[in-house]
Amino acid sequence: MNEKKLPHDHGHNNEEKIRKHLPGEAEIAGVSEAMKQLGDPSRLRIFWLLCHCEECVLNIAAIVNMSSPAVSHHLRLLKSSGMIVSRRDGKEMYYRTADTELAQMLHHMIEKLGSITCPEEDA
Amino acid sequence: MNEKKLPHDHGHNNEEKIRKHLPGEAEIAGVSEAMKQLGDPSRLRIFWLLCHCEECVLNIAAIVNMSSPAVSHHLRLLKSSGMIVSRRDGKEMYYRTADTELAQMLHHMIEKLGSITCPEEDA
DNA sequence: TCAACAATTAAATAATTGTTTAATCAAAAC
DNA sequence: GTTTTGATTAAACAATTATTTAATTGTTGA
Repeated sequence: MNEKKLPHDHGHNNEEKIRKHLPGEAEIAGVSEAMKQLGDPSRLRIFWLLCHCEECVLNIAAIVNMSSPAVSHHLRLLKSSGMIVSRRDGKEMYYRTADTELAQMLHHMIEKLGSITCPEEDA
Repeated sequence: MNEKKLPHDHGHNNEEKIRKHLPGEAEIAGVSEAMKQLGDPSRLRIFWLLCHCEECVLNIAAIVNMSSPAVSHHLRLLKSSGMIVSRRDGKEMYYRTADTELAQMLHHMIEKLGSITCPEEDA
């Protein structure tokens, strides 16, 4: 990250290890972007829901108990992060998770995290 | 989430599926909390770093190119989320990732997400 | 074409949160 | 004990972001 030496030199030279393992800006940005999306409870609930079924906006709003503009806002963010996709059928827009490695991985991760942070739930 | 019927009834009855799979408040809160921590690029970079070495605050600050108060702030958040632990040695406070299932899982997840969102990096 | 419904967008507000600067706390060296 | 160094805390500020309300777009059916 920085070419200069570190302020402190504690025996074990971590510097090489650090340089090797530290990810670049793009990698940091990509990962934190994905995380940020699911860091919002409303968005996480919506994404989790869409992992298990395809639904229209009004139904999603009813299920998560939010206004449709608010839901629409979150859907837009999730979509531009490539986590969900949409399809129009008549007046309704149906949303579901994207069929990508990213979305699948996030889903799997969420389920696992859920059972770790909340072991009492059936999981 | 809501006991009432959904506004729209599209053939496939998702309602049962939904009720079964939808996580409770506690589960949502736990997962989104963990995600939110790593949704901030600075915090992600620090956590990632601490997955590979134990370091003191000044060195962390130098590596990620931030002020020590800012780093300290993020360390406090990561610590109270149970992702990292600290140890004092003389004047220095050393931080490293916690030896828990949560921390290990997040580390693994980050590495994998990194290679998905940023395939060109060696990974 | 007009009315009704679903969804999105815009503007405004409220709330959260990351960073800075200055001050304080803790431990070691002199 | 005083000074120096590392780390944390507090207050202030800046910036981002989620939600609400109102207006608008798109699609269907009368």
